[in-house]
Amino acid sequence: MSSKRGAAALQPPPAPPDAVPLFAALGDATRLRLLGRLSAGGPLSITRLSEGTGVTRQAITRHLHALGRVGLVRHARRGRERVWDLNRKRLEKAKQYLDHIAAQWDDAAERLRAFVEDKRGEQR
Amino acid sequence: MSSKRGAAALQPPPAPPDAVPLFAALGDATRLRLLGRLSAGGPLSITRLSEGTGVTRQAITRHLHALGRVGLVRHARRGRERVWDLNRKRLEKAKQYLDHIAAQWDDAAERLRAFVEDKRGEQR
DNA sequence: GTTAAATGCAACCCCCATGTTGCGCTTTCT
DNA sequence: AGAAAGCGCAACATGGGGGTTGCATTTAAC
Repeated sequence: MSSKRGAAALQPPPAPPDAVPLFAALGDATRLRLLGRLSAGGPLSITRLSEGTGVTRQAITRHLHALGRVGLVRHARRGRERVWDLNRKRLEKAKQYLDHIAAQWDDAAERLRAFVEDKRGEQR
Repeated sequence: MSSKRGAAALQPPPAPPDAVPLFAALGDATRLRLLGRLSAGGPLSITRLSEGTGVTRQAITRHLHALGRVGLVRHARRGRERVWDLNRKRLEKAKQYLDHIAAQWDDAAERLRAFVEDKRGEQR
């Protein structure tokens, strides 16, 4: 009944809303490099993190805040400098998200076949 | 020698360049939902995919192309409509990327401690 | 006490991603 | 054949991300 087209029944799994800003934060070369440096070399000051990036310190500051907004990095005062570091807790969660989503895709891909096979019989 | 600060020795692992556009493509709510619908309901036409998104068909078309650029989806002609579907091959690769990167972070986090412990002895 | 280093803040560019509208073309449907 | 569905293309608007410069402020160094 109702299944006018059956499309309405395909509820798009509302994927964790946090995933969007997370991916967005990771979708920038400079930010990925910052994460790389941080993961390779512990807490670093802004100036230190800016070296060799080709962009201004201010720009780096912004990127750090962007990463901070999604909880991937945290900051702390150390004397006159502000040091940033990875937030491993969040990083772990992020990793789980990625795994989860990837798994979803896999599962769906599996079910997809049977589902399509079915429909094909009905519609055609 | 040279280790003026030791910072130069911390080579930022040049992370797979493909990761950036991939994350960027995933960093959008509409696109994530599109992937969700596709993974849940096989190949779908543009019009079908546009339903219930709140945006124009053209907008959806663009998003699909964006996803296509990073290889996550593919398209094909079916009569007068153009149907899109997930590219499971690429999806698998993407998943591996995510795992790989997450692993890198983990490893680095591990090594980080020892490294920092070390440095602390030298510098302080 | 001065000087220099490391930041924070704010005002400004500039480009591009996202979204829209209008129109024309092809393929179905009746 | 004629109407309608489904798209593709192109022109246009605009909001926000990414980057910069200039200046004030705090803190380490001499």
